[in-house]
Parts: sequence; C-alpha cells; structure tokens
Amino acid sequence: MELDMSLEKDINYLLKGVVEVIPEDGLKNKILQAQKDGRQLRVKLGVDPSSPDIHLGHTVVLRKLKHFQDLGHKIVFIIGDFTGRIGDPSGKSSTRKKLTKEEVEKNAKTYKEQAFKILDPEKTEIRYNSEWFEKINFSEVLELTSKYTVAKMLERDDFSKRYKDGRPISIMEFLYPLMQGYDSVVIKADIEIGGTDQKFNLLVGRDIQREYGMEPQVVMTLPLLEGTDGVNKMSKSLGNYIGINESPTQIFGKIMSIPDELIIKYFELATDFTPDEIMELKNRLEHGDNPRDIKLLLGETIVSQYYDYETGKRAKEEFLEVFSKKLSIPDNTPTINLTQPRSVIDILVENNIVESKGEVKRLIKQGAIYINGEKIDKDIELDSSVKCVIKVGKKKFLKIND
RNA sequence: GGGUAGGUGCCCGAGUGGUCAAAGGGAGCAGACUGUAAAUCUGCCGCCGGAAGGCUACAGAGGUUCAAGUCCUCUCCUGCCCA
Repeated sequence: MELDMSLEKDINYLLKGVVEVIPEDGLKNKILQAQKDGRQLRVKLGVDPSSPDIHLGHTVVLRKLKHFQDLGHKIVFIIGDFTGRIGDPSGKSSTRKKLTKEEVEKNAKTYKEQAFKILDPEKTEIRYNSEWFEKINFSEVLELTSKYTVAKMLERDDFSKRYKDGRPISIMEFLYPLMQGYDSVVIKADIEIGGTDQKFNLLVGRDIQREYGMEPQVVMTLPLLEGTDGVNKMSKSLGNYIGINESPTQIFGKIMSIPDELIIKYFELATDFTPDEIMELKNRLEHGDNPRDIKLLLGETIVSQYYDYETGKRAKEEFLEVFSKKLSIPDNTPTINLTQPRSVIDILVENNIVESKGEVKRLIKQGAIYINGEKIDKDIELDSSVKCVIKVGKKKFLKIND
C-alpha cells in the first residue's frame, strides 16, 4: 500500500507539465517493470549539435530529464554528431550547412557544459550517434529502410503539407526519423522525451524498436516554449531565443520583452515554481497587478537559476536603473579605447554595434544616437582622450576610453 | 526519358527592354506613446559617398542591344503531369 502511494507520487511528479504520454499507462508500467527487474529506466533525449547554445526552450525538456534523475533513473543523452555532420537538408539551400567534425565536437562540448547546469553528470550517459552510424553498412541501412513505408512517412504533418504544397522533400529527410529510431534501438531506450513537434519521430522509434524485437519505448512530449516574439517556438534561427549562457543583463532584458500572455507559461515551463505559486501569480495578474512587476520576478528567477540569487537580484536592479529610470548604463557595457581621433560613425561600425555606415547615418538622422545623454544630429569626431558613453537606440551602449 | 511551370532583395511576392536598388506585404531597425510588453502612428530598411554620383544585385555562364530582372543560347536547381 505504501509502495503504491509513493509510486503515485513519483508519477505525478514526472507528469508535471507533460502534454502526452504514449501509451497512456506506459510510464507506470515501465516503472513497475523496472522495479521488478531491479534496474533503472533508460530515458533518452537526442539533441542536434548544429548550434552550441542551449536556450530556455531546450530547458523545458532538460528539466524533465532532471526529474527522472531525481527519482534515480538513467538519462541517455544522445548527441547527434553524425547527422549534424551530414547537415539537415530541409528547407532551402541555405540550411544545407555541413558541419565539420571539429565544429560538431566543439558544439557538443559547450552543449554538454550547459546541459550540466541542469542535469547531474553522474547520472547521465552521453553517447554520440556516430559511434554506430559510422560503422553501419549499406545492407543494414536497407534493412532499416525496409521497416517503414512512404505512406506512413507522409502522415507526418510537415511532410504531408510540403508534399501537398509541391515543396521538395529529400529522401534523406525520410531517413532522419528512422535514424532517430535506430538510436533508440541501440541504446535500448525505455522512454524517450521531446517537444510536441517531435511526436512523430518519437513514435517512429517505437515502431523501429518493435521491428528489432524490442519492447517499444514510452513516448513523452512536452510543450514548446514560444520565443520572445511570442508567436514562434523558441529557436536560434528565428532569433527569438534566450540562451542560458547569455549574460544576466541579456537574459533579463529578453525576459522583459516577452509578451504579457506568455508570463505564466514561462513560469510553468522555465522555472521551478510550484503549481500553487503559479496559480497565485495568475490571480494577481487577473486582479490588476502590473504585469511588468510579475515579469520582473520572472526575470529575476530565471537569471538566478543559471547564475545565483545575488546576480538575479542585481540584474533586476540594473534593469530598473538603466531602462526605467535611465540613470545608468548596463554593467557589461563594452569599452573601447581610442588611440587616435575617430568619428562616431567609424567607431560604431568598426565595433559591430551597427552594420553599415549608411545605417549609422540613418540612426543619427532619426535621433537615435546619444553621447553622454546628448542627442547628436550629425557625425562628430571623438578625441582620443575623451571619455564618454555612446548610446544607440534604447538598448545598445558603448563606452569610450573608460 | 518526355511534357510543363518556375527560380527576384532576410522571407513571401509583383515586375511593361529603358522612368528598376526593383511595387506590395511580412520581418527587422529608429522615433512618438508606454511597462525596453502589446496595439497604434511616423520614418527607415543593398554597399560606399556630405552630395552629385558610383558600385554590387534579380539561380549560373555566355550572347543580342545604345540599353536587360525583362530577349536568345547553354548549364544548374525545384515543383507538377506522363513513362
């Protein structure tokens, strides 16, 4: 009886924030099975090392893995270095970027470091899928491809849409889900988790495992977190992401710029606030509290998670000073030293604050450039001994000779 | 393999041989208003130049023309239909 109760509790913990578990009672059965066999569950997550930055969107899934670790299970973290090196051909020619072995390794390394800000390295098994895909031969590839049909592939939403719209789909893209499924076979996954957009791939894993005479994995999907634009899922390529390796100032600033409607979702998916606490915040919002204040709390909380409490607090204070009261400039404002007199236009372009000289001129015309708080209406030469702060728009700052 | 429709700036998309750096929309940037939110209004939105102007650009390579995104040839890429 007592056992049942704690099992119930564990399961509820693991289901927090989860969108779907397939099959529905799979999680419970897996746990019971593992208990009976006296072993840990192997919980799989595959990541693509095409970009080294982990953002808040990734942390939704990582946090869930952490929950499994907390209950003593094994995380198998697969780095898709093989697939990364081939390059995902989806979309247009621009996405067809192949990564070199070195790049993939570098990305994987920084990725790991960041993941371990959330996960416990002791309880994590890291695998690279080149380990098996480099060795596989063509007849084995054929065997794998024979286990799935074109019609089933076309069931996938984005494939069928692209197919109907007459947009290209490469055969390699068809291979991706199969390869992901093969990963599950190799590492003997009990459970695989991912975002809701991964549902199809995760399910293919079940079919493939079954074909290879294995008990199919349980699939768990988690919500996708929208990025700072409030519309699209957070992703680096869309530029709407908040990276956990970014500076406290940046993280805080980006949090403040998310749409109000996302505040609660962010608390749910990107913090450790309990459902009760979140409910209370929701009430406050509905009863007319300024959403800005709740957002300040969100920013402080998230910065604290990836740095520490003091840093989180400091980020909030700085934000208020710099942007609300406009009293100071951010702590991490870059500084450059002039060795000879230079014009503002040159300085801004050379330091990559602004893209081109034409743009700086435009900004000046639009009244967006300030030096020590004074708006300038034409380009000026700065002496090499002068100490000042250049402000571009509302968000960009550059210190000179300070 | 045959037929056919296409490939335009970050994305979508219009484009008559000259008036095209290329309509329109979206994204983005700036200003106003704000809570560095949203909405709204205004301006900007290839590069260089103070400007005049120059340079680069309409898949790629050639060609016709005083003049080509627009015409011709070849190449590459993609969709659809047929085999």
